[in-house]
Amino acid sequence: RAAYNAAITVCGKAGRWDRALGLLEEMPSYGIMPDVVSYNSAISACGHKAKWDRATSLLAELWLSGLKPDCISYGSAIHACSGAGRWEEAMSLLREMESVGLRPNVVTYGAAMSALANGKKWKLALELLDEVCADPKNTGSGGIQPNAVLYGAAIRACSGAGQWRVGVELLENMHSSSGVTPSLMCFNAALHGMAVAGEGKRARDLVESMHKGPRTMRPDSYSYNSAIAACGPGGEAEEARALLEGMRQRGTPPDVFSYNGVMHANVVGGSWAAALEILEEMKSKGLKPDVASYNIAVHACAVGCQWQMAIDLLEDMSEAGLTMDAFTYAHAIEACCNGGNRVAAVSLVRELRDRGMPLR
RNA sequence: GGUUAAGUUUUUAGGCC
Repeated sequence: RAAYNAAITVCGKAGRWDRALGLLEEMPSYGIMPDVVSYNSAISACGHKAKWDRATSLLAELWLSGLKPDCISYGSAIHACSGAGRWEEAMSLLREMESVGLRPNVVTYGAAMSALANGKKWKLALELLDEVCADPKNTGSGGIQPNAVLYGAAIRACSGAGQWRVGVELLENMHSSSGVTPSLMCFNAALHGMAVAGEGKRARDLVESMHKGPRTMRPDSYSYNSAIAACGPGGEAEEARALLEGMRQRGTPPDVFSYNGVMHANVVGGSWAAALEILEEMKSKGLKPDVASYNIAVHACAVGCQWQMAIDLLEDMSEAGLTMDAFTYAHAIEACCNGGNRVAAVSLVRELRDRGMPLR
């Protein structure tokens, strides 16, 4: 049985949830009855691919087979719902646990919080956080201590919902209110919120404060890239560039995301020609521009009415083995229209339709 | 005793409000 359980886990981690379920089903025919771990491993396998319906039906099967699900069974199923964006189902599983006498632990709450974050349900996330924080006082020894994962997910819920101020408030108060030291991911979740809101100045200040602070925290590439992204909507090209150079100097090499962010800030700021130079710069640094890089560059061409350059970039893309997506077409068509090349625009529209892609 | 569960995709058009 241990071998079966291990095999189910391996299939799950490899993304083969179907194989994992197959193994679970064939166990009885070999005279091996699945135990809770077998089911949990299978539920987890579904979770890796966000197969929430399979996960929940396995949970029901677990009950029917006379076994008793535990925190891990529910936690795995909640995680599956979370990945599928089914926050309602995740929350009802959490409540179901309570009604069948299981006490959710901090990991279970973390999975549920993640579901709320994915659904951008910031108010519900705050309520859930309050529920966990209130717990030790109400129940004494069996209480749950909130941790940085829980806070990180709660901050992410606020950030995704455009409530960056609320997220920052959580970040600033978590230590004093719950004794939890903010982790790098908590900072990054807050920075993400500033990127969503285009709060470039705030994001730059927060990155700076991470270096200084009473307890210092090294920003990583996610931190810098979010701050660079925050400079995008305001077209703060110089500031974005300064962040890119700053990360390099501090030993975090800029990556494709960093360059893409700086390019985008340049386009928004009206410096379309500078954006095109940055594409060359990233190549010269040994980085491989991705589809988004080219999309931003082609968008720069549209802003600058450079239809010929746009066509050349499409050529470069296919030479680099990259496939044009809907954004690429939209920007390229716009570049041709703005540049006055109707013929090229029409042929791109036709190509788009031939590929079965929607023409918004 | 062992095997199973949670947080940072960060970059690109338009539309809607």
